[in-house]
Amino acid sequence: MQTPVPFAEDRKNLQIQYAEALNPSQLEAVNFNEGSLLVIAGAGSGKTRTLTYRVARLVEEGVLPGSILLLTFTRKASQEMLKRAATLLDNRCERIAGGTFHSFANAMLRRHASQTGFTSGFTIMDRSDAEALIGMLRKEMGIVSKSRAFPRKQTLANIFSRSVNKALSIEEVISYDYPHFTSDSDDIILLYREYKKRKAEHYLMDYDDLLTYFQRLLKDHPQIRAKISSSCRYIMVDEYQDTNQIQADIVYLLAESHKNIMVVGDDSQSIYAFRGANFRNIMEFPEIFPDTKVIKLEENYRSVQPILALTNVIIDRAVEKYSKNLFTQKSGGSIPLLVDTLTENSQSRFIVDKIMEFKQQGIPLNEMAVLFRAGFHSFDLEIELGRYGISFVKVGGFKFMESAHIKDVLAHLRVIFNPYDRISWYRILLLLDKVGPKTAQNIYEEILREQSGYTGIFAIKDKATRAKGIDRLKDLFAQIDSNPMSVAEMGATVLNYYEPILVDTYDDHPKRARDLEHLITIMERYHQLESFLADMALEPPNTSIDDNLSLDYSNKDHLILSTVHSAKGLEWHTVFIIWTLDGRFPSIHALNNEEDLEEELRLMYVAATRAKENLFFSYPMQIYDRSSGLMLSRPSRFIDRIPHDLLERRTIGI
DNA sequence: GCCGGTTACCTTTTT
DNA sequence: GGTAACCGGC
Repeated sequence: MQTPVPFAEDRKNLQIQYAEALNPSQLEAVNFNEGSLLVIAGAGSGKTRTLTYRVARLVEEGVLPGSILLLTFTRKASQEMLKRAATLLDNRCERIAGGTFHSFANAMLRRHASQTGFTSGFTIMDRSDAEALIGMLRKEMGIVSKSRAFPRKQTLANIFSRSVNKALSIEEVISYDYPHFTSDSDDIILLYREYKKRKAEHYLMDYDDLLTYFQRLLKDHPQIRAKISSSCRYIMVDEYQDTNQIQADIVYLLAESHKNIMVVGDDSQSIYAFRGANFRNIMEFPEIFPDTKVIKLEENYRSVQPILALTNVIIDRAVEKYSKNLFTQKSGGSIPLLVDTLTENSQSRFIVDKIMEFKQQGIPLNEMAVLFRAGFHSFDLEIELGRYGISFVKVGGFKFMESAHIKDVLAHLRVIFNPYDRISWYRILLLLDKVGPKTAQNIYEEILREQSGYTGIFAIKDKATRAKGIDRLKDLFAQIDSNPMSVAEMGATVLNYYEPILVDTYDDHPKRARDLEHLITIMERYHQLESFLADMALEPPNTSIDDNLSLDYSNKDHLILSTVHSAKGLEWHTVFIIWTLDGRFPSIHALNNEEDLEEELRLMYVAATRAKENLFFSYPMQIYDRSSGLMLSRPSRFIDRIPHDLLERRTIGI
């Protein structure tokens, strides 16, 4: 029997004035009590506000914070919402369970470890770890020599992940998306089996495993499912249009018993199909949960009228969409501008000029953003910004965590937690002089034979290798083994060991050394190695390597450079979208595929709807694309041939 | 047999 | 700037 929730009978006693802060649709969603609810929230329609107020209201009316689960796309998003809810009400709101599907799955899998077969804990592999393992196995299996055109490890990782996230067999993925590898199918399947086997043997999970093992845990263990389900009496899922089949299934398994489930999303902003997201999940939600109430949020509070008029035209070109009628009461604002520039560098200079101009008008740098389709599109601009001393933070693209020196240091910590982590051992050992794959393998096997965790390395005899560095490595682990240390102290010890290697390997070691110092300060926040390692894989700092990694960069006045994907959910006074050139945005890879093109269009829509007051598009007019041999010279088809009263055009001829 | 340096080629988006 | 194949030296 479930305890009835004490919803307030007399709403006058509530602390927060909901009706004054919300419009009627928002209020209806916020006041929704039990059952299933679908909120279709157009861009800028106050989606976050609605979720935040609903959280606060549930808590205010007596729902236990611990029984609310808020699943979001990034952990930052959920923290932000819970912080705002706490400001509205009180700090009870901070005790709400929140995070991404992956982090929630991670927490549950560790809590119920004995049922998962990963009794002694597991290490989470990020994408490049997964690729490293695949590459290792491919070499071991001797597949390389058979066929010259065998897919590279990156491609293999893509094929495997696609198969999991789209619930297709490897053969199906190959025939749909990689037909040119059909002749290698058998080897690829063999490799995939081996990959799965090795992950289990070495206590490793990739991102997809977190979801699939969690799904299996819920399916195969009804008691655990009931337990988890009853502790999440109120489930809210944000960005539901970007969930894939497994995630939708997890939601179903969690909510099926009580059906208190609210999902929020916008089919027009679905931009993760490449990793299996299916915006049909959101449309089919009312069929999965009958009696679902549907609420549409259609008033846009973000953009001025001319911007909204243009973005409505952009999304109107989508073939498959569900009608929404976005309107705004924000008047004024100027018509968005499309600028053709001659070269990439003149585009960069146009952006720099405009930014300086706006800055002089008093718009702070962090109210402006430059958005692009792919991480490398901003390289030239970054140089130009540096030249004019404009400070910026880049989000998306290459990550801090993916840089070699960071991964090197983490590998040393990972084997302490999980001595079966073969990828990390190899990484550590290959850093030593005179150690290659073969020697690394021998040493790794000897360590495991000892059955004594990472201290197995003490048993390595000198004759096993000509490497002198092995003694220093033993010494490092001896230090860690003999002294109880905090996470940060361990990090500092590893760093001390690693420094000579760093200096020897990289000519830009001073910069990398600063990154590592920053890593230590991050470690100071953790009491357990396990949670530090899990967070580094699940929620790595999202800024790129080159940036100043000061923790509070969001408080400082920096221009934001971001991929469109990483800009989701955010907004700025002034937005520049660069490289709106057909072949760049939409990407040249999408031009031959109807569905891919649709996603690119939605991506352009997401980018343009980030702007509050000013919106600019720009592209260089003549670019030779080496990979295709094509000359790109047309503006993006998504913003071409739009009447001048909606989109002005200008040419800059420098 | 194994390691490490050299060269040609590609490079979307992310948990 | 990263990957994979190739080659020379120990």
